[in-house]
Amino acid sequence: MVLGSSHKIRRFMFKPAPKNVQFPQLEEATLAFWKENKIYEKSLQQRSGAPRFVFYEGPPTANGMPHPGHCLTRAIKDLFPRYRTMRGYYCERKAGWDTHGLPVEVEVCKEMGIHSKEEIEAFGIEPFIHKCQASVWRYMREWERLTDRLGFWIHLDEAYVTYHQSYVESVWWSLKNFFDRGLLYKGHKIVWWWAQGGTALSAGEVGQGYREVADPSVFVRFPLIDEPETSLLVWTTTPWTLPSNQFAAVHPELTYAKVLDAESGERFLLAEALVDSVAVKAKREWQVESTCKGAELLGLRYTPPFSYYHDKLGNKTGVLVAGGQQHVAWRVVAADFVTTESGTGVVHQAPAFGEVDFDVLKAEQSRFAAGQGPELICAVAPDGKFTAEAPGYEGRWVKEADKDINRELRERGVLFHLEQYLHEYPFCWRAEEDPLIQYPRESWFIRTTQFREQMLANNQQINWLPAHIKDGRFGNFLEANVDWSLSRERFWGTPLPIWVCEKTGQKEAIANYADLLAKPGAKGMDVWEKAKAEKPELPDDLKVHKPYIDAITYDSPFQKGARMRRVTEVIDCWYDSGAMPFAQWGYPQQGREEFAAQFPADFISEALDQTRGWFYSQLAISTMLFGDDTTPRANAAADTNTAADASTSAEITPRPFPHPFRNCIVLGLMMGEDGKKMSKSKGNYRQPQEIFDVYGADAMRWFFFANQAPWSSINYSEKAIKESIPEFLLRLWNVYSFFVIYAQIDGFEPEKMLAGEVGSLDAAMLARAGGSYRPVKERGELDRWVLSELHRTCREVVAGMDAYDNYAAATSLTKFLDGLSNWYVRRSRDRFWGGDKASPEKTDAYWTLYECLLTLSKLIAPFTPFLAEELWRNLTDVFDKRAAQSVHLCDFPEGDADIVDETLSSRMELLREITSLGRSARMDAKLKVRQPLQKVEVILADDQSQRWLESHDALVRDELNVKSVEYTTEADQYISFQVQPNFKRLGPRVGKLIPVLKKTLAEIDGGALLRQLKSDGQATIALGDQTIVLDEQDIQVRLKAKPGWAAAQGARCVVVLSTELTDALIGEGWANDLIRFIQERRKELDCQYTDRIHVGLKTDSAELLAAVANNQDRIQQETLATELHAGASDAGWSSRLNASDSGAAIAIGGHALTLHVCVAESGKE
RNA sequence: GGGCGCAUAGCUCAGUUGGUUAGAGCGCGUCGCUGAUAACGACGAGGUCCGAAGUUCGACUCUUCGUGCGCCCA
Repeated sequence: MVLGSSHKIRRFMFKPAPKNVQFPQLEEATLAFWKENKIYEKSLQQRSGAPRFVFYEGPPTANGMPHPGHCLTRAIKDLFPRYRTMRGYYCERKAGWDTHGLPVEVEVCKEMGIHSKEEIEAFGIEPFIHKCQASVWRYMREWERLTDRLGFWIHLDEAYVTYHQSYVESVWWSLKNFFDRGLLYKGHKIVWWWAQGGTALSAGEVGQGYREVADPSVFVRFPLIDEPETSLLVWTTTPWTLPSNQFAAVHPELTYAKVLDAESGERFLLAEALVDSVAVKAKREWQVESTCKGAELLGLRYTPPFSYYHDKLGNKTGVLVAGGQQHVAWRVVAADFVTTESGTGVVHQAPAFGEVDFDVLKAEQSRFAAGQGPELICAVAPDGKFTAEAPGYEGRWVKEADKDINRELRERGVLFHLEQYLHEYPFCWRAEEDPLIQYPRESWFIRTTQFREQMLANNQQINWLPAHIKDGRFGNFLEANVDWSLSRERFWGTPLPIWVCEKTGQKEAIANYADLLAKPGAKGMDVWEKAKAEKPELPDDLKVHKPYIDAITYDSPFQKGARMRRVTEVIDCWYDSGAMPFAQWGYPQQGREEFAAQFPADFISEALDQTRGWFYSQLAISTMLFGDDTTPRANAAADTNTAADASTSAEITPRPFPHPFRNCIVLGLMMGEDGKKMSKSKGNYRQPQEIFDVYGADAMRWFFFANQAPWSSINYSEKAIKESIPEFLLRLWNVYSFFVIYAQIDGFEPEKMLAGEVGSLDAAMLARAGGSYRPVKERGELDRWVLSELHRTCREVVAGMDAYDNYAAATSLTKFLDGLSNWYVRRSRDRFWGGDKASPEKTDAYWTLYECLLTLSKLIAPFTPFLAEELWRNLTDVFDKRAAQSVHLCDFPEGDADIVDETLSSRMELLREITSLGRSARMDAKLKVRQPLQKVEVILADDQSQRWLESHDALVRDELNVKSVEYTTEADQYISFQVQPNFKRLGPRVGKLIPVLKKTLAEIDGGALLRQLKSDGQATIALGDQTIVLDEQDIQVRLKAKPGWAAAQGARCVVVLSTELTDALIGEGWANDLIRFIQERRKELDCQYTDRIHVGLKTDSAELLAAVANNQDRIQQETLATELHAGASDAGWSSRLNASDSGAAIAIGGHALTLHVCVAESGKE
């Protein structure tokens, strides 16, 4: 092909694509474009009134720097709303910030260099919460910048904030509702307690402080009341809990033994499995006298090691719910957690000092009529010292008293055995020497257990992705639901809105600040007013926080002259975030319309660690508040202490499940480069901003969306982000760039063939074009093929995205881009390059590629919004203002099923397979593609597509550089047929005979069997003493190339090369080599595409000279050589070629030659 | 200790209701192309599908038991 003068570039219509595209810069420009033109706002306006797609933002806390894990969450949260907006939904995106909680307090404490609650109180709660409020926003700028740069479209300036008064009041309203329905109660909770510091520690803090220590391991006698010479043998590592003993627990299913101690004559009861090991430990001779199940021991009464409580209460009995009476404590009870892994299988229960022990107590309490059961006993004060209830040890620090307790027990003959025991035990992370103890604290609870069934029912209606969350992690969590421990003895949080009568202890809940101020005799507001006067910059929202809210008291409605004071606690900040479905609007005080329109959410997403966090808090609150309109509401059993108030129920209408969210993508956790948890100190990740600067946000987004299902845990990999550029973004950019280059050359001007508004330029709009536009059905096969693939891709992407499967959608996009770039563009190059500008082949190619690129820019818009925008704007710039201003204002392409041609698709796949096999065969035979071959033969497994393939053999000839292509199905010389049973069909039919059948089929003449099947429709095979009748569907045939041929086999065909080379073919190959060398020289000489050259070559090889002579025209044409001199000497022409060029010594086909190239004339036209 | 996941090529990951040649991308190797050109393409090598037992005519896929890793709850 020669560059003709007609291909001059006249002017730019499409903006030329920069060669060294820098995505980060393009993205910055796109961000500016969005901002300047308010594209996000327009995308919403455009859909106003449309059906809603409701999205909830799970509020991040801006109290730490964002890291790549947050990028994933925010990217996913952007993807689906963007997609749905393009699909025609109205999707509001309100940002939110989680601002309360211990992490904030800890951050402030760190800054101030203090630790304990006492230190905070000494510093002053008021200045402390001022600091907390200020600290919340420490990294907000970073978060906002990240959000913006990542392309996460969300309304940051209308964000909900959990400490704002309106938000707090929504939370109060919901809590008042629960309180009035009797769902809020005060109870005990066993916590890990730092006695010296007087505070409970969170699970995370406790986890940090474990270390190995030696504690006493004691075996103690609990003599049975009715059989004093027989004792339960009980084991504990915390002797200091023995004074508070209430029960002994056994597992009802385990076998227990009564043993006789030979030495002392006394008897012990313990788990049979542990008899030997305990006897050895204590160096005793034991004889098992009898055994029984643990269940048979239940109810046996014993004398506890200490009489402090037993003296008073040992004989107390209570009325059982099931009828009858029982002693309230100091008897054997059943517990499933008892094991025989250590100890004796009889477990000492001190409910004050262990969570499971406490559960046992609660279970026991529930067996008795109200007020009749056991009360919690606790001989230890919050400072970790024994109280007056244990007179022998009063004032002693419990851990320190262990030794003396052991001594006393030994002296009294209660101790059976004592040893040291090494185990992991938690210490305070702030004071390393202080061991933690489990200790009961009063806490407010929400009766979530009462809603367990409803929560499970609600959960069943939620579409969890991945699905196993529903009945797995989340479902199990709900099954094991315990009442929500709501209160926190801290400072920076939503205050628990309960006021208590100082005289009667009766309580009531307050729904909002105005109601509080309206209470009779309300006073204390001056504390806030004074603070505000002194510091006018204080946000008004602080007035609903500690300490100001605590100052407000009012007259008790329960007793004249008494005052109502707020309880001291704040609430768990998970409750704040769980309340966001209504609290984000300040509902019900404000935002009733918004709430009505935006509940429940269609889509939320957070990482797996939120299962028990935000996912649960939302579901629990929503289930309790809005229930299910198909099941009766739970009875509001009002507490005797409660002044019930029905007013809060007015705003509540039961809703059908699921709510408050329908679909939830649970993202996998992101690990650092080293597979470990990402942490700043380990430095196993880079700041997101750096990634954006180097690779761009699209690269990161594509890495997230296209590399794995979102729920599989991701090993964050900068390399993988980098690689997503050439794999997808750059590849698309190159196709686009190719299009632009040629569209300029040929003056493809779609804007002149389409009048009026063109909007999203979808397929239907393009079809309205005049001029060179031809309907798809009239275009060539390759065009129809790629459009078929395009429309199929649209349908796949839509199906994937509708199912929240971004990975499948992205995979589909990648596959299409590969076909577009590596087959359509490659096979269409000739059309783009050559020929008549107005020829339909050429204009079809433009219209086709144009549609592909336009559609692709829309398809990728939710995934890589920046690149999509760049493509769209450049492709539609020619329409001036007639096309959509932004790709994000377009309708998402759904694909036209009529354009999808499965037959063509399958045939093209076969064609591509044939060329691939041909290349593979050439490779094996070491025949490079530049060497022309006479012929290939293609043997097809079936002849269905043969005629179609035959009509495309020009393509195969071109791809494989052969003179002719022949198709056949009968080619026994080249191939053999391998016949296998169709396992899926025959498996159920012949069962165990399958292996025999497989062997038989492998051994018979496959060709003959096939012919018989084809002619008779069936064949009979003998298997031992049975015969089976097979039809064509019952077998699967594989072609196998026979050895000795240059052949390659695939699933549907075998390609055989003719390897015979004639002199003419060899000569042609040499000419191809020569052309390549000359082209390389052109490049070295820095030739313009259109420069003409002179070529001289000198060789002693007569064969080579003959080959050059035979192919001279072609060589000259391809290399734009106006002269070509070849000979055994350079006489007559060397001087005319550049004298300074001594020529390049090269070899072709083993023949040495010297090549001279010089520029004859510049190609300027 | 319990629950839930994960384990497939050197790396990152797919793998449809169990069906007999387990895929992709990157990386690597070989080659090609040289008018998308600081690009691009083709071909190839590379796997006891974590281990063991079981169910089945047949297991990467189902069951059980292990091992390792992660998260959550104790």
